[in-house]
Amino acid sequence: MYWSKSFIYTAKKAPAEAESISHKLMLRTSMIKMLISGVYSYLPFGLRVLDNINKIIREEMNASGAQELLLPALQPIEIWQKTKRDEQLGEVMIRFQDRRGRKLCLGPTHEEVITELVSRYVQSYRDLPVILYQIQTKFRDELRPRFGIVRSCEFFMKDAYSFDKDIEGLNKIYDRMYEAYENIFRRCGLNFLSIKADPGVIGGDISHEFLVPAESGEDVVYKCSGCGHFQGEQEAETKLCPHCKKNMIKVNALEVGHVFKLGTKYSDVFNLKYLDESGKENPVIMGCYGIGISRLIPAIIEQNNDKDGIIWPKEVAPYDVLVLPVNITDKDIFDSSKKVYEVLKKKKIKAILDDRDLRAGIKFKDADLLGIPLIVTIGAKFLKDKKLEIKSRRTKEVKFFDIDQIDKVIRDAK
RNA sequence: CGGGGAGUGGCUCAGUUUGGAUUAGAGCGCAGCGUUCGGGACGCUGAGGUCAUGGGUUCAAGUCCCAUCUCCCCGACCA
Repeated sequence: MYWSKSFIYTAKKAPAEAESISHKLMLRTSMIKMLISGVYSYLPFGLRVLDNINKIIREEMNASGAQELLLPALQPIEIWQKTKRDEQLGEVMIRFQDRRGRKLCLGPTHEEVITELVSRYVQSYRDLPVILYQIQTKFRDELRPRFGIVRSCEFFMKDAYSFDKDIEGLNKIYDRMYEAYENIFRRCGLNFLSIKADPGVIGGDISHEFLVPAESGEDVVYKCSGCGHFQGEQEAETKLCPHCKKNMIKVNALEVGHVFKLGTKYSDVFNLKYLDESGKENPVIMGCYGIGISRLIPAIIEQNNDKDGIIWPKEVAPYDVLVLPVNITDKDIFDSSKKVYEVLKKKKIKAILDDRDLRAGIKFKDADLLGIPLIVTIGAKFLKDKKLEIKSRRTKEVKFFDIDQIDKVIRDAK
């Protein structure tokens, strides 16, 4: 991508509406734009990050044996009345009638729809276990949307649902999902913790929350003032770190994932049963597993930034490399930059070329703001000794390489 | 929904207290020209505004009054 042709706009200042660091940086880099309170457009730069996160999620979910499907966002109220969650969710659910007078809502979550769906197919123990997931838009009429896409009324979620014969089966899947979640959050470059949580309106016996310590978080966790170890509220009774015995201090955290052991709450309502080997009828045991994908983006930014801007973790970075010609009016410099860009492109490395006719200082500032992990500066030095000058956004280290070493540099980059 | 704050070019804001001659301004950004060009240069020129909306008071309203809408923060709520 040539920057001059892209829909990337940078701003020195964030609009006054933004309070949190992540929100400010997302606005300053044209990742998102508010339409109304709690409703945002994802612009190309932001969408690239979202796509990368989705890719990680799909890889880990598929590896864990889950299959992707896509459920409707438009749902009839009746299925919600069956589980009584119609009342529980109340005003959170966005409801309306269509021209035939059908009572509909925009799905705030999908336990009802998936259970109803699966009940149409699963009949035998031979069909189990099965894990299905989707990446979809959820709609919730939040009382107070805040911090950009941290809490919004329309957001992306990955929700998975597991179906198995018995509790042992559920426990196995639950552990597997838990593991998949750890992989996902680790690959997203997050420092996270998980704690036992209240299942709330979703239901079930046991649930775990995945929390990302971040300034704009709405939950509270404890952090060791010595070694930095994190703990949930429930575990931090002693107020002393289990490792180094220093004091634990309160810090904010963002909930980015939640896994639930549902049991038969939904299968009972939708008559989701199977016949076992002996021909006996049993209820299907369910679990559900959510990741707040939209929220993951601000969570990542909250943990990966400095005074100059974002520092994308490698796997979620919208581009791997930013090629920065110091002066495009110098034909040699610009031509070399284009050549470098073409080589990167051939190697399938995601690169953006800052071909804007601007002073170098502005380009360096913008490069830091965007947070692309590697910045290749092309100037007089390159013309002289033909070595790529590669700066790590995170470590600020500058090193020189031959262009055919670029694959390795990117692989080794942090 | 309770409490607080704010709406003036794309962005940040001044002007509102005490209504009038400021012809609605500045900086940034944007467009053009020129000098610059390895960490947010500079000069000149230019475009861009129903002062959130609707009523009202007045000879006169960005400024005063009433209503409404929108946004932000705190609280309550929250998978």
